[in-house]
Amino acid sequence: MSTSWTIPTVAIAVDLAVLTVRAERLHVLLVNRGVEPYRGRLALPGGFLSTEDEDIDVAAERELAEETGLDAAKLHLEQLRTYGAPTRDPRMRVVTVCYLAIVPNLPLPSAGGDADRARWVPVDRVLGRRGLLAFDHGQIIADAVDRARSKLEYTTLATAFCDPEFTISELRRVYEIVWSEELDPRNFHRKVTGVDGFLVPTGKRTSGNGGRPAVIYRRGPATVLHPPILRN
Amino acid sequence: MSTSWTIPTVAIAVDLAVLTVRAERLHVLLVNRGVEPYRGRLALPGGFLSTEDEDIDVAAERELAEETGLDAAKLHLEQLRTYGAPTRDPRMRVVTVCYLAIVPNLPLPSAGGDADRARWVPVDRVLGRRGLLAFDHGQIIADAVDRARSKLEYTTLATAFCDPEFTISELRRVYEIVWSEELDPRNFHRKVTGVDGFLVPTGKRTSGNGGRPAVIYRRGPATVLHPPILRN
DNA sequence: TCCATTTGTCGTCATAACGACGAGAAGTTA
DNA sequence: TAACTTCTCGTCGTTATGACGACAAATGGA
Repeated sequence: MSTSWTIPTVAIAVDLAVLTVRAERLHVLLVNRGVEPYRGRLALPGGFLSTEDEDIDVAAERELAEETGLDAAKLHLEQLRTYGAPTRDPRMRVVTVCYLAIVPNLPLPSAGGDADRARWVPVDRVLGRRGLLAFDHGQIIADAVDRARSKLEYTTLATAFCDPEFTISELRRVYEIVWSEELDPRNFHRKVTGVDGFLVPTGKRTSGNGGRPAVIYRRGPATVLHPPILRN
Repeated sequence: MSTSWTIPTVAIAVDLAVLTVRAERLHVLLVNRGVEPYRGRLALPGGFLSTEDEDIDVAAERELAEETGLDAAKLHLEQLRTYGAPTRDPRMRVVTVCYLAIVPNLPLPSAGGDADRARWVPVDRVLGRRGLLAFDHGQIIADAVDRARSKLEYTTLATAFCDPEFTISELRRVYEIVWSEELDPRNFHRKVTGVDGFLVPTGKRTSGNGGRPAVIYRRGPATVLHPPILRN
């Protein structure tokens, strides 16, 4: 290597795959791109580091707040993986560190900023469709959904899709919708109540939904499921 | 945001956590740093992108070959995660994309290049010890070991620690060493032979090891374990 | 040669987890 | 009040699991 070689630097972006369950379907949060490249297409919320010194986790939280109005402290946020194909952005070399966020079915606080452009799109409407999404965001969403599906098996991630207080039925609907698979309510009830620290009863019950009132639970301290709840 | 803002660029590094089982212990491949910062400490093999256009997966394979002489086509290599704390490198802002590699107990082809500095170090000798490793490489190794441990449960990753042909006992030793947990040989035998596509018998048997000869297997086409082999 | 030792493989048994399903509890709606 | 919905508990047969016995098939020493 010659003495004139210098360390190459590239632009770092942070992209967010924010998932939620609403209207009986799994949705991902997307924005309409207002600028080239891929102007007019749907894209994941995200952006470049604001300064050279910004932590990437902090950048993810900042983009989440700027583009969606969501507060990272109140939801599940984890790094998904990094995408660095040299041609993924036609303008320049961009390496993007992607994050997976899971949120309950909140009304999007669409106040100000770029947040107005953000909207929920059913995952099955964007997967396997070319020409709809910008960059390699279709692949990123597929990876995010895979990660979420598999983490439902071994972790308590499903509660991140729920409000702070929820019933076992609501939790079961999360599993059913994310997995696209029907689960027996009775067996599911037995399983989740059998895992130590998964669910904590609040003492309250639902009312007014028709049918027998359900016990209302809160998330417990457990993060992993022993035994796991496996798919078929 | 003012009009004078420009997209910040940072240096991208690629680091490798290469794991193997040898001498009844889990080892990680480390190099002695010859330059500041952290001169003289142990570090993961890795380096910066060679050019602004280099794919990060390609960079990982290149560093693997340069620093260890190993061929990426012949081993398991997957992205682990990306570390981007602004102060992790005192020289400048460096974001490092880390990879996890799993190799059988090969003699390191120490021919030429920087490879001579690479050597195997038992994982339990570096974890939980401050001042031994450069940068945040202790954390990275811990994450890599965690990933490997958990993937043994749900995937056929354990075969990546083995030679192309291996016995069930050798496979079991991989599980026991990586998990630091003894497994019943008979139950383990039943489990792994019960998973479709995990092991393919070669028709050959061992000899000369004392004790009854073992059937020799090859990896099968399966990549996930159904049902999983869970830890306690 | 014979026997102890080592290692691999198959089988047994009690327990735990699981899928399928019955049935009653406790509400709402017609 | 009757019909319906939803939640919860329980049963039953099947399967997976952990603990362990027993034998097979090699080696090595007396």
